[in-house]
Amino acid sequence: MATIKDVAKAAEVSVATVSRVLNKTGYVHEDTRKRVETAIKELNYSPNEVARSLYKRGSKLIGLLLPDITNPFFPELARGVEDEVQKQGYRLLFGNSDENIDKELEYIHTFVQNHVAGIISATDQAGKLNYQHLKIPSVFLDRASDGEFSVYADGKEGGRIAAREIVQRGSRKITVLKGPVHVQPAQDRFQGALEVLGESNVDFHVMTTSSFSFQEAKQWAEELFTKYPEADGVIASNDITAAAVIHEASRLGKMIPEDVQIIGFDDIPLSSLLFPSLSTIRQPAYDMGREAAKLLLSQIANKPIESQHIKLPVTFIERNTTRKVDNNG
Amino acid sequence: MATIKDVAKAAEVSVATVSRVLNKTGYVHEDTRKRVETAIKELNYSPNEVARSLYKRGSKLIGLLLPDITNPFFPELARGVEDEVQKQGYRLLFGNSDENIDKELEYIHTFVQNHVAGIISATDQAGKLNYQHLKIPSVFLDRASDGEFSVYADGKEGGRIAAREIVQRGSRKITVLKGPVHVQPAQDRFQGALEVLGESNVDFHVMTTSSFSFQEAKQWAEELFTKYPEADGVIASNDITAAAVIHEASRLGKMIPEDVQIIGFDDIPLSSLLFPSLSTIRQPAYDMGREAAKLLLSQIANKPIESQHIKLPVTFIERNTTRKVDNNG
DNA sequence: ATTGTTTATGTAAACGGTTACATATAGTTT
DNA sequence: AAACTATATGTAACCGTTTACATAAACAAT
Repeated sequence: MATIKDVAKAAEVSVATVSRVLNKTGYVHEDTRKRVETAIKELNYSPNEVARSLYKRGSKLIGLLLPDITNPFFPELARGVEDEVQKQGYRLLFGNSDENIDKELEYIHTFVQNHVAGIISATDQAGKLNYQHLKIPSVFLDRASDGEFSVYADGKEGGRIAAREIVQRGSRKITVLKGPVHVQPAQDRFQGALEVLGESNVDFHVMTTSSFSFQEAKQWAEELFTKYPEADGVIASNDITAAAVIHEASRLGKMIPEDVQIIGFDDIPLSSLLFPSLSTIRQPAYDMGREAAKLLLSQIANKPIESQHIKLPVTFIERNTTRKVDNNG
Repeated sequence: MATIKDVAKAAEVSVATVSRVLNKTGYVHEDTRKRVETAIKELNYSPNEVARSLYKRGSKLIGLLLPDITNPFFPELARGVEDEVQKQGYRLLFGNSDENIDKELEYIHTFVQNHVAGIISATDQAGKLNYQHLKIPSVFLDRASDGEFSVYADGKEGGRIAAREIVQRGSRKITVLKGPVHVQPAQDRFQGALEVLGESNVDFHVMTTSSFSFQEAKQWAEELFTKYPEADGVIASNDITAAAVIHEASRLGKMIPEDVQIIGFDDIPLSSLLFPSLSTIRQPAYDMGREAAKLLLSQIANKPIESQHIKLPVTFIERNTTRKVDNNG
């Protein structure tokens, strides 16, 4: 690999001059610039980011910490982040925390040691480890966080919408899946649904599901229909769980949506390929990722920031696990 | 952030001594070591990776390049890579190439500029841009690559298995979905299936699907059943496509597996939650990721390497989109 | 007592960039 | 002609580590 010294020698100038043409700073004569540029091309030189980061005390890297990329909600988020960050010349240092505080700390540490320019984190430990004293710009994704920058979807409203829609479409014995207690967005949805259901004239049950894993989703679906065989509506905590519920209901020979209506949450890409295709509350995952990246990059560039918090709207995607409602209704 | 100098001052030694205790190299008196260690703790010091990388000309970073993390096959791969790499003290610099050569080059460039210790790439451009002249240890994932290190699943055999199973279970008019031509593993599967189908006494058609996108999957599924309404067996190019086929078949009122059998490829986590749950050829994605990481890390550590190529076996996961075959059959 | 080895520590040069500062020439003003 | 300014370039310090080399004390061997 050629270094700036090699270029300087080839162009018969000092390294300072080369650095000047590289960064377009200070004065440099047109002729010299050309000589330098030629040398750069000839040597196929490109500056060493590590050296640059060392002097500048800051790199072109962004740390991205997700709970688990294997959960289908996160790839879209990650992609949103990547696309925006990449567009602005930054790259991603990526890790999964598994919602485990030690792993999270380990990654934060890595981020610091590698001089990342900023951090985007979608973890629940947020409060506990105080990103603020890190003095590194950060934004929290998929989690509202009071004193800090954050981008999230309106989970509570999502829960309300889900409840309203399912009630309006005729379910009277509804089971709502609560989702893991430590996952804030899941709790928001749950609260929203509860709020509406409480005000409605319907029976409902709550079932807690302690994780978002594929394995367990199946078991919960089974449990659901043994415990509440007469349920005619299910508000799932996310689309994976909803998929499991569709699966189990179909296995039991229930007609969807005639016998049971099901509403999911997230709108992961596969939702529309399920059969029946899943009606769900959509979180704009990709956009959330992008917005988070934009917000972070604005901070880094010291651009003016309109708001520390970006709450993205959530929408009801009507597909075929809910009944149609006539337009006059 | 405290630097090594601060520690040296606090412990009343030179930076060299601090560095010695940090790296456990050379001689250092027991008492001095203790003083240094105390100073490190007091100042909450931890070495700057950037400076270290600069001197060492190599970081603790691994570049990971995937086509698109949004395709459900890749998160598992990525996770396998991450877990292994992380275990051995390395971190991930991550990017999506979209199978686009410019993006790929851009990322390779980033990797080089950031002194990554190694690269894991799951792209098809491999040959074209010659990772070898990079002089950075690399392994190719999900792609066989002749002169280079690679980890992949036995796609051809997978195709054979799929064909054998579907024929054995009674399908006589089979449609095989070909998958994008530029995706090598998809072609391997296709070839394998073709090989067996050619030798069998069955009718079959080939339909090309030019991408793995969710959107288009649906359209192809529709096209499939309008073009070949009498098909009683479908070998899909991957599980997403298979999901779309299940969806469409169900929509048309076909019984699965009685009227049509469907076999997918990959065994993405959601496959078992589809209804009917999907019979598929499983690629051990997570293990592939881990193996790739192990292979790379062995190279980096100059450990002896048994083989440049690791071909992982593929297995038939029998679920409910294929008929049962009696054990005496 | 002299020499050689082992242990312990420090000094300074690297790694590859950026930039403050010094210097020099050319072109403008007065 | 003197003084000032704009342009052009170089020198060297710095970012925070690691390590080759130098130095010195302690101890052992002759």
